[in-house]
Amino acid sequence: MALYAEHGFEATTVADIAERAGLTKRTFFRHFADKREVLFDGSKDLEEHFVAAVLAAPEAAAPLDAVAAGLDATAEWFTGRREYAARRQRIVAETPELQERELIKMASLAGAVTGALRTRGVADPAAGLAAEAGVAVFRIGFGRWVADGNTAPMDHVLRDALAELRAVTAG
Amino acid sequence: MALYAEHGFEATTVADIAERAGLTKRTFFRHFADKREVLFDGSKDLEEHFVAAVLAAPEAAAPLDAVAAGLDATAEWFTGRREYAARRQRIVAETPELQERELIKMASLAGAVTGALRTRGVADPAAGLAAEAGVAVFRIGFGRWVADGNTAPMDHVLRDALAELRAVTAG
DNA sequence: CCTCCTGATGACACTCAGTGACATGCCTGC
DNA sequence: GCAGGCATGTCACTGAGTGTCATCAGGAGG
Repeated sequence: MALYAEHGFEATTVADIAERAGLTKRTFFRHFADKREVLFDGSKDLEEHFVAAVLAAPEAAAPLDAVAAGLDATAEWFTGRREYAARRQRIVAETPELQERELIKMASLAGAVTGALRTRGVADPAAGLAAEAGVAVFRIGFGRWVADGNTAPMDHVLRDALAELRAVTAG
Repeated sequence: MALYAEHGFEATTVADIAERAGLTKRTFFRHFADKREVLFDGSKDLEEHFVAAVLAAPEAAAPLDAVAAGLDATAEWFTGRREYAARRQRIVAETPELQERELIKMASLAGAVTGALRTRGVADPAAGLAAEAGVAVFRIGFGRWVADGNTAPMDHVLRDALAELRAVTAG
């Protein structure tokens, strides 16, 4: 990530990274499927936490309340990682290739959350829509959380964003 | 697209495409930024129609109603293209690389719609959330529209999905 | 009719991501 | 100590994507 931050993602070759790490290009590709994946190491873990929290929500909770529980779990997951997340975000934000990868991770998250909601007995397409909406809240909230000047903790930011979503879709 | 459908996206080289088209690889890349972009030729046009409809919605319309107008416009745009859209969708669905590209086009659409809503005087983050939710409705509705067995027209499918979203976020 | 200019294409060489195949060395369990 | 696995290195290769220069067709103007 140091190299990506210094020279930009595109200008950094896999050979550069491998050399910095004291490895071979070939070995790099044994650890990461491709050059982008380096920056998405934690996404599987995050997804699992989100899903677990959705599944663990009270049985009586409405779909979007279960999603809210998942959002709380992501906020907890990111505790103490704000600076790292912000630096990483800056790199992703300036590289379309990385944005694509970020988006497919978000889509994977949405798919996993959809599955969790179905497990809770939520029907289609409500499950998918609640999950997509929840991930939209996450994405927008995350952006505000890592933005310069923000001091609010992530759970507050996410709760605000969710309330905003409820308001805008009301009626 | 014939080649993609026949041999799969990954197994089709740009040289293959160029040969079929009676061109050179180099010329191919003068028309398309990359191998994926071939399948996303119309996305800019779709985006413009969506945005125009959002902007043209009655001034009194609520944010999500303006988005609904945009969704109607996309339904109209797809009129007569269902078979093409379905074939294309099949190719995209089986190729992660293409899904990534699809997602960034959706994100671009969401961004454009967000801008349109802001122009209408919708504040942040409501504009972004309404746009993201609207695009989620589009994506899920589109999937149902091109699915085997569906006979309902696209505007109906989209309206249903939007109603579903409203129901699931209510309260 | 000739010329000049422009825009599209071809030809060619190059970088770099990513993969397959095989060799090597290290560590572990027997 | 040894056999068998596992991580790494080496090498060669394919294919995407780019930069550069040459070629060619067509239109504007003399």
